[in-house]
Amino acid sequence: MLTPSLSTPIVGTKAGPATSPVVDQFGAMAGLIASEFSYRKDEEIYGEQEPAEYVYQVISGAVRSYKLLSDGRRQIGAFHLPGDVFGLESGTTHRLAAEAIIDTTVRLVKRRTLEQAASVDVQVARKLWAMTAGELRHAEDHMLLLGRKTAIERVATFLLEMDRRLTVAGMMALPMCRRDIGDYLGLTLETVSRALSQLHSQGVLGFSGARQIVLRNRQRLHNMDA
Amino acid sequence: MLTPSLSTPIVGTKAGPATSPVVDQFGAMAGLIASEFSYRKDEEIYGEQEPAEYVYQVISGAVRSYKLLSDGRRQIGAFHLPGDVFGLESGTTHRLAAEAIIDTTVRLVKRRTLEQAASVDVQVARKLWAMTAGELRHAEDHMLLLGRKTAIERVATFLLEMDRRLTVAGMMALPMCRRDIGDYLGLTLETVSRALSQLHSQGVLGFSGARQIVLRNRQRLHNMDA
DNA sequence: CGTAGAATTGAACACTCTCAATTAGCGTGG
DNA sequence: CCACGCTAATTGAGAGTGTTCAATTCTACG
Repeated sequence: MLTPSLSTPIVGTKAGPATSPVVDQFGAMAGLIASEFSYRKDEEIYGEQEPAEYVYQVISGAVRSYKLLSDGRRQIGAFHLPGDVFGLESGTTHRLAAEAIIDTTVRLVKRRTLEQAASVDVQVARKLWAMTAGELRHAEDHMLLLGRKTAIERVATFLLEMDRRLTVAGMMALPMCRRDIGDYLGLTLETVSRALSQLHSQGVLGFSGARQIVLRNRQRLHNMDA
Repeated sequence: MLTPSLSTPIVGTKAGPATSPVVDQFGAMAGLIASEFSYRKDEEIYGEQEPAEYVYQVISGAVRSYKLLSDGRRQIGAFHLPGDVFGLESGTTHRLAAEAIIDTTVRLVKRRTLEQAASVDVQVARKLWAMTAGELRHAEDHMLLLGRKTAIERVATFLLEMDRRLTVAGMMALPMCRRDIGDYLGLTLETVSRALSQLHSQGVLGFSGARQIVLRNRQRLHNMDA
């Protein structure tokens, strides 16, 4: 197991193994409901408005969830990294599309299966609510960023978020390109690049290749993120 | 009762009266749990990060939910109009502040009461999840607007949203000022005003006072909203 | 009616975008 | 292992959309 979070079931209400009815249930049904699937770089996992048949958990790789305007403008709403659950819907359709950013393996569970578990176990229902609420919190924070932060503030916020989510041994290995970052932050790829260069020249961060970043001054970033 | 939606309980799983256990439960507990409260224009209902003790439903008036940056920049995440539920949290604290836009009366229920109802009735739990999912859908749509739409597209989208939510007899009576609209759309109040003037001069809408708007060409607005 | 806040409008500016050219990085194949 | 080639990233210059600051007009209400 590559990361600790991968041992987490898609819906688990307790950390320990086999102590919760929920975990038992998944354990018992594991052969039936949980399977793995892999997608290649840039492959679509599901489209916007597609029926939400499955709920996904990233095992390895990275995923972008996004919406498009008719002329191709794109807004990425979230990046999903190992351990993250995505594609969870309360209704029957996906409201954002999802694509693999790099080669990605996911665990997947039928939505109906979770719904049924939630209908008999209020703890499962509570967990599904909490997961959607967590997505809502992220979206609310991101609305503030998109509506009111400057370019440098957006990039600072992005770096701190990625630092928290994927820094290992002091190094952050970004799976996504500058265009993805721009479409996440409501900027162009050039503006993202310029902001990163500026932070580099200020000594706030260091590069080892364009996507390998070391944060050298998190406090300065926190101050910039407004 | 001024609007039909006001007869809706804060959490109801069925439309009919006294047929659902949930409705019965609220009926039986009504005297204890549901009360009304009024706020004057610009009065705070709760602050960001405050404990989420109550869930609210607008009876009359209008409410803005927002986040602030340290220097005062504001992003309004949603407007709450009669019938709308707001302040519902899966966790224990409010993530946005809420203020009355105009004199407003709300119905309120203790969050703990809803939590307990949800812990024994999976239908209530399902409804709470669906309400949070509805907020998430709105936030996802709004991220696309904030990150990728032009000023005129944002205003067009806003007008169509408000048209859907509060047009009565062909007339839309906006409760909020231009600054509120700007802080909702990620624009300045001047840019909102200019966009409205432009739409007015194009004959897309008519004014009777700055906040009384009649849409004269919804199709053109739909085309503009990208 | 008179007044104060709200809204409109104008002009200049600034931040970000667009378009373009160059450089860097990385996977592939020799 | 190195060279090649392609994509990604950087950097520059100029343009544009939206902001800022300011003045005027409107309009709700007392």
